[in-house]
Amino acid sequence: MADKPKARGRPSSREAMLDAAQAVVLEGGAGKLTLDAVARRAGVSKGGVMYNFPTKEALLKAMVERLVEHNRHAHAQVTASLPDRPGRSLKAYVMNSVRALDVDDRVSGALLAALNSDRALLAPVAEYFNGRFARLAQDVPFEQAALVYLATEGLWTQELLQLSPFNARQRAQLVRMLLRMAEPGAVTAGKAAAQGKTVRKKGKS
Amino acid sequence: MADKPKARGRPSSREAMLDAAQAVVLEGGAGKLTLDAVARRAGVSKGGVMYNFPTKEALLKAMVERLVEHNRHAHAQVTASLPDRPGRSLKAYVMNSVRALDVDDRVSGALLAALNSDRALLAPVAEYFNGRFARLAQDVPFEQAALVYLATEGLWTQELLQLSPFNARQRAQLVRMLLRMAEPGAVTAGKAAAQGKTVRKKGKS
DNA sequence: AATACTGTACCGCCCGGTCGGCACCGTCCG
DNA sequence: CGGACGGTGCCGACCGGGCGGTACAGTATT
Repeated sequence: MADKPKARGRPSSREAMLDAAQAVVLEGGAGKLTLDAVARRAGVSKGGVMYNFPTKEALLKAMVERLVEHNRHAHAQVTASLPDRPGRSLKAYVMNSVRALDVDDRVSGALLAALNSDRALLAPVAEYFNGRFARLAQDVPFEQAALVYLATEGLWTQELLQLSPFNARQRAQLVRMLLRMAEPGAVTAGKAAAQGKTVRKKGKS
Repeated sequence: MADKPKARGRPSSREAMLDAAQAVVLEGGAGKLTLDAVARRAGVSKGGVMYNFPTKEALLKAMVERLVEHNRHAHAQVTASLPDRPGRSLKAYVMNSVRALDVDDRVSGALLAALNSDRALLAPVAEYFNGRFARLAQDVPFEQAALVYLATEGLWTQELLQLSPFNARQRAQLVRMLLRMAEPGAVTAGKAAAQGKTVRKKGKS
């Protein structure tokens, strides 16, 4: 059920439709995510969409799965690009979260809306989130990991919903702070202690 | 326009309907927020709802306004109950956010979904958020305020969407941490340093 | 009897989902 | 070598239900 057993030569249609669905969500929010809209956007007919996704829920599910997979992949990628020290995964998480608030993220945010009314669909996402934090906290004290994790999540959410009270400069400053706080030793036994002087000119290590 | 010019003797009807609307959202998510559902829940007819709220958008708007107002009031209340030291407002914010994840909050979360597709409705909320942080950061260094603010917001969001990887014990621990970090002096010049010895720290698994 | 609402039948629209059809393509048989 | 055949991938008209919104008759309170 995850994929059609006979996706012989044509996985591209599905992908195109998922792209279209994302575009629709991006432009009009989750409320505008209509089978007709997706079809129109993908340049196919509604029947075509229904052929690939027997139900709208299937479409939603596929979208969520793809987003989670993308996210997982991106995080792995960023992690791999960092030196293997404690807090590496946590740092990668921060970097990945603020990477650009790109398309995937904005779609995720909008989708969360839809999913919120649909606990069943949300479950796999919750599972992913859960496992994610467990990995982040592997090589870092719990409170440090949690603090950075929560603050990052908060920042991400706020930016996403455009509720953020920060300007670009402040946001950059906060991201630097979070990255410092992901360093090993930045938090000890219930104390969070972000290393580094405040706004260093642009000195960056 | 905030209230009907002829809300002579009956503001209670409106309130009852708003309560009903909240209940509906709570039970079935924002997607189930239907005029008929609200009417049924409030024990009135659909016409009754339409009489008080000429359009569904008006209903949404009223809900949002009431929630914001409640939140504002609750925060003021908690603030007043704290000694007047720096960080008081910030601390109140943390306390208020984790107060109980009560009805208001859960409704807010669900509504955010609906609002996400409706940027116009979201604007006043954004404004409120904005002003809120400004006040929180008044008597506390920026990075400290922002850190506590974001982490709290992250925690709130995660709990709300039931995506939180934390159990009750961990959550309580984190709340204590956040409260300590809202204390004056807990963060200095780019360093966050939550005071206090953690009772346990039981190592990590 | 007027005011201030309530109850309900109804409308039009939109959306998810169905269904019969069709074009294309490889295969098999004469 | 070609034409009938089946099946895969897609089309698009259609349906039923649910929704927001309207119209209007009813009712209680003053």
